[in-house]
Amino acid sequence: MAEGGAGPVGGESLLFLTDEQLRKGIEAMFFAYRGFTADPDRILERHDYGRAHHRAMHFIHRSPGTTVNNLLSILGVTKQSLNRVLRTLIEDGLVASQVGRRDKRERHLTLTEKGEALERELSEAQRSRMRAAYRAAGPQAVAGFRQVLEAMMEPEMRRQYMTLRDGGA
Amino acid sequence: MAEGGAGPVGGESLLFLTDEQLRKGIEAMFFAYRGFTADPDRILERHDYGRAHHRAMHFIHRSPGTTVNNLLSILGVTKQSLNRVLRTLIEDGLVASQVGRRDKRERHLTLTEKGEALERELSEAQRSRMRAAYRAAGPQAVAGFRQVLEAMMEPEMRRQYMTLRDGGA
DNA sequence: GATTTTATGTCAGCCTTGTTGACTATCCAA
DNA sequence: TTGGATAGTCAACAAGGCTGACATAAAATC
Repeated sequence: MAEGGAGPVGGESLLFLTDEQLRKGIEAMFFAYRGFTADPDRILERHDYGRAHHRAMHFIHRSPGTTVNNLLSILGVTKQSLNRVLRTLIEDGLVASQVGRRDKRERHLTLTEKGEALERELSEAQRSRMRAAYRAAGPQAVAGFRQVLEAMMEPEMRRQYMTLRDGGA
Repeated sequence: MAEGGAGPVGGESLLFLTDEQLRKGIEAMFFAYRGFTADPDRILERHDYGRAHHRAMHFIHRSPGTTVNNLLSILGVTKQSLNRVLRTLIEDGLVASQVGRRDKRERHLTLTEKGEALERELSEAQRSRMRAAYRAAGPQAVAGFRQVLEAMMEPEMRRQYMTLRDGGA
């Protein structure tokens, strides 16, 4: 803790760990997250949905047939909260809920064609911004970006993320 | 758009721009942001405050004497929303509001000693996680992390961020 | 077969934090 | 001095978190 404004140490600078640098990282997260959600927010507003609907659709799209409980643990909200969102999505015909065959207590959630269409619109907007940022920063920066984000997650969430991450590719 | 699962192009791989990679980046942002806010959230709960209070305190700490309007443009909320938060912070003696000398319409905001104490507690928790993530990822990754985040911001917010960023150091 | 646990859904009610609209106080410029 | 712009406040409403209580069906256990 005593490397005031010191220079390189042991061949590698520790300057990136100063409180000042950390504070900049914190603010970067804050402002970037705003940008990250800005485009979907605009689209959602037109459809009278909120971020909660987006998150639900994202993960249903990602893991079709997932159960309510699965979704709960990924989203980290209460079932009452999720249920409200899910109910409107089902009523509006964006999400289909099917009673499980093996375990009839479970409901398996999938996006309908209409749901897929909106999900595509939302995620394309988000990917588009991410693509621009990635392109501007370059592959090396992207690798670093992902490394830091992964290290910042709660262990439980990192598990979730890794499962999704590696399941996909 | 036609580099299916292709290899390096023009000496530099474009694999990091596939939809799959972008989707991973999106989810990394989602999960990481949760981690990012987890520690302050726990502390805030004990004090009966929310994230809005944290954000206000952060930027008041950062720019002591700032006006309500300044804060508004940084936080990107309506003044009514901010006002409510500010009112409780002032009532609770965490923030001091001083009528401007030159322009008496303005209120200049500063943290009281009590406010500084809470801000320190909150930001230390957040820095601590950030520090761990930075340390785990290393300086190169941190540079990339910041580059991508900066590229992801809305231009207006990037301006704000840059001003703060460069004003501080 | 009876009991307990699990998965889901629903109602009621609360809180935080967004929103818009109306209002006051002050400054500045015609 | 008056009228428009600017800074801030107050009131009321909505979205989406939360807890708690309760219902139902199905699975698992005794």
